[in-house]
Amino acid sequence: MPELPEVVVTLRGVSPHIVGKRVVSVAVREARLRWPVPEELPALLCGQALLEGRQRGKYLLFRFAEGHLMIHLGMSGSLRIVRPDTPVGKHDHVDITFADGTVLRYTDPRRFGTIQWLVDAPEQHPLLCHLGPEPFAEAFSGDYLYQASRGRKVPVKQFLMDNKVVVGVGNIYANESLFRSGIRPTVAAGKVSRARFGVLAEQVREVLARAIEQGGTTLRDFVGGDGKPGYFKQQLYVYGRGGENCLQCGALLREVRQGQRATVYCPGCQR
DNA sequence: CCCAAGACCTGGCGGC
DNA sequence: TGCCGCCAGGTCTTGG
Repeated sequence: MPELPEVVVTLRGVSPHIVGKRVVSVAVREARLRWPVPEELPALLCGQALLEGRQRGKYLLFRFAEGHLMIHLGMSGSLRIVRPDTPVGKHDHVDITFADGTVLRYTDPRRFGTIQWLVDAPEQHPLLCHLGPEPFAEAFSGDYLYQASRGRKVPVKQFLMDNKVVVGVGNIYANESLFRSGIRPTVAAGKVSRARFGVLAEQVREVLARAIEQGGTTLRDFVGGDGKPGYFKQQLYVYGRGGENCLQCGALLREVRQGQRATVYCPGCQR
């Protein structure tokens, strides 16, 4: 899925086409996502104007007068703007049509994503209330990571991917930011020094920012809100490169599994 | 509380 | 060409 950069790119891509517009119809062709799409969604949305779009971690939040539409893209989801006459594909599960004919289309082959309607403040929702800081917020710093990690035995990579620690860092960007920081992914989070966490916090922001600039990372099916793929893949140092040579030192990149996810690192550059 | 593993899905790929 | 197992951007749930 989309990690933070892909979510941000999606939000930026779709927002200009839908903010300020009124919903006239909602088509739910497949409600079986991670949790069922509410049956009342069409009735809830129709007639309301979309007031604002924002993002919290990997969740997209669209504010309406009466509540928020919350969308998560799971592993394979995408959201984009299509013309009203665009043919419907097998995995195009939901369409939200606005008064001027603009269609916001949700596509998700694996159906790990979710679409929910929130009546109360999003921050209080069970899925959002325990989330850690946004990586670009001031609260996310080396000192914060250092404090949060004391006594923790989990490998630092899994620590970094924990949404209670910081949101938005998934498998691609965890691998990449650890490489850029020279930190071995397998070391216990509690053993990483304050100084190294300082570097890591900086590199997390750096790698996410660069990826956003490039329109995200497209591995197979990600497309931004305008239907275009992202180009950050060309700048990946380690993700998907196990067994190949390190672009920095030439050593063979090592691939291991951590928490059922592929981890790739350079045994020379990351210690 | 902390941590590891299982669960949820479809589709693409490599190997035989 | 066909079938089989493995892998994939996430994260909630369960069990120790």
